[in-house]
Amino acid sequence: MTMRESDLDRVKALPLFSKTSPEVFRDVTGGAFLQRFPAGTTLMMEGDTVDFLYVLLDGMVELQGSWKEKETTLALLRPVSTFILAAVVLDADALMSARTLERSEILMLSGEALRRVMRQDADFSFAVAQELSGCYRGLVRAVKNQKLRGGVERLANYLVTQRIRQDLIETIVLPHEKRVLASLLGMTPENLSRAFASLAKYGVVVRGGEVTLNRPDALERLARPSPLIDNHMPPADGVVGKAESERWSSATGRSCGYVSS
Amino acid sequence: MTMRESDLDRVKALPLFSKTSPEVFRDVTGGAFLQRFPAGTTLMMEGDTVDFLYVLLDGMVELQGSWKEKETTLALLRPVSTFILAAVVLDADALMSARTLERSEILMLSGEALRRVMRQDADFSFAVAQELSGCYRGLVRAVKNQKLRGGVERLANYLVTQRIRQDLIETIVLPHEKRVLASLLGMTPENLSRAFASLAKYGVVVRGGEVTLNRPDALERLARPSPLIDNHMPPADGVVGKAESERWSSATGRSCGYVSS
DNA sequence: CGCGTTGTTGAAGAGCTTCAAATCTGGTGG
DNA sequence: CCACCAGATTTGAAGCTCTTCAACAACGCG
Repeated sequence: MTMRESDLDRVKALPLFSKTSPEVFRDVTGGAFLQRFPAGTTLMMEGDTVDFLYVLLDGMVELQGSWKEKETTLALLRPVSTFILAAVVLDADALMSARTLERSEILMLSGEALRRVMRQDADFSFAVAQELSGCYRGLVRAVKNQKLRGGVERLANYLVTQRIRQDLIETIVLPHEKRVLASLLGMTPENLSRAFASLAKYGVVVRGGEVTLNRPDALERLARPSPLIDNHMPPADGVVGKAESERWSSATGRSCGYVSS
Repeated sequence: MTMRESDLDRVKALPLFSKTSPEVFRDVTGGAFLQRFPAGTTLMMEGDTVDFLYVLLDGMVELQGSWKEKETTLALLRPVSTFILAAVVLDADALMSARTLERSEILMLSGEALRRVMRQDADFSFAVAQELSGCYRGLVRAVKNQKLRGGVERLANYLVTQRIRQDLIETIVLPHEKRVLASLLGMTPENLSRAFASLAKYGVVVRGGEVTLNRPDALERLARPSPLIDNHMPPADGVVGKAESERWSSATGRSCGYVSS
């Protein structure tokens, strides 16, 4: 419930808020409160009405959708990320469930306050529109990834993307359990296992959560990554500068949904 | 190039513009121009920089994505719909190609003007954010549809949705060629054909572009439509009233991408 | 150390794609 | 009006991909 000053600073640093005036920022974060959740907590179920904009400050959150006893992971979030922004803007019910994968700290901002401020402040509204645009494009990438690529190709591209995001080191570390990764990539855990095995001939060696890419060039020829599908994060998270391509955090959907790859 | 008064009225009626003041509307549509395209015209290729917000006034447009000689349909648009709003807001390049499926009339609004007005008018910015939220949610539904359902289930749900949208008549008319429908549903034309055949035991009879649903109840038990995936349009396009669930045009993605089902 | 979860592997089968060929359809020119 | 063509659709056969079920191994945690 108590909130460190540094927490608010990290929220202010989000693209969504980085350019808002101090007054507006105070208005939006006014009634906010911080909550701590253990791993495996369901924060929200599909269909629930949404009263808050969530901001993940620490830990990890999975967004998932379900139908007929089946579940699938739609996005994996790491700090600092917002989620369910679209539902908040429309004051609609959630289309995804959210649950913590680790012990997490989450800031909850009043949705009603957010909408009120949006109507008053064009710059903030514009920032929200930019954020949503980035999220939208993240999902377009996800749909293309899902419909145009087979399972092995999705995994190969995931590995290529991770390699870039982890600074081109040769042995990358999977940031989540394999069964979660499988669900994100749209396959069963068994199939992911076999997909890894079938990448052995491209120099991919798996030891637990560590994956060594001995022939990144060969893997990349198989993966055929495309800037129109894959969002290769800039290695350093420093200056993002221009929105020339688009703002990174939105682009990846780091704030709205890490979404595929 | 010349523009009927009624065309502008139809644009004004879009949720995106319905509540904007006449002055703001004039600013946004100021440098706009109307173009007519024959069927099969490529309006834009993936990766192109986007200078205009497109508004489909008449005809039909397909949005598609591609990778490695493969193509897939991401959305099918009918009048009156806007498209590539997200790219315009971010001043980014297009993630989808767009081409006309029929002779089409398309209004092109300056993206630069749109962004300028957004920064000046909080209400308009808010409307854009709402529109984008609806588009985002349309894509969330599309991803769930794609990842959670098999081909036959997607087709069954498509038919259930069409039946509702076509006023619950027993013989619905497919609004597009079957191969386009196949691509929208994420399958090959051959597979769509077989999927139709396998729905025969649920009372589905196909004659050309006409599909008769003799046992809609049985079909629906198979389809198991869900409000969290499928967007069953209100039969009458009259009063939409509340955004309680969400604005319909956004909800369906009628304006941003008709997107699956 | 024991136990439950997670990951791997094999076998069977369902689902989907590809290629090829036959059939149907709409539109064109004679 | 009819013959004809190109593209669209359907059907069959073969093969590949993916899922499911079952069993087993590996890991982490108390």
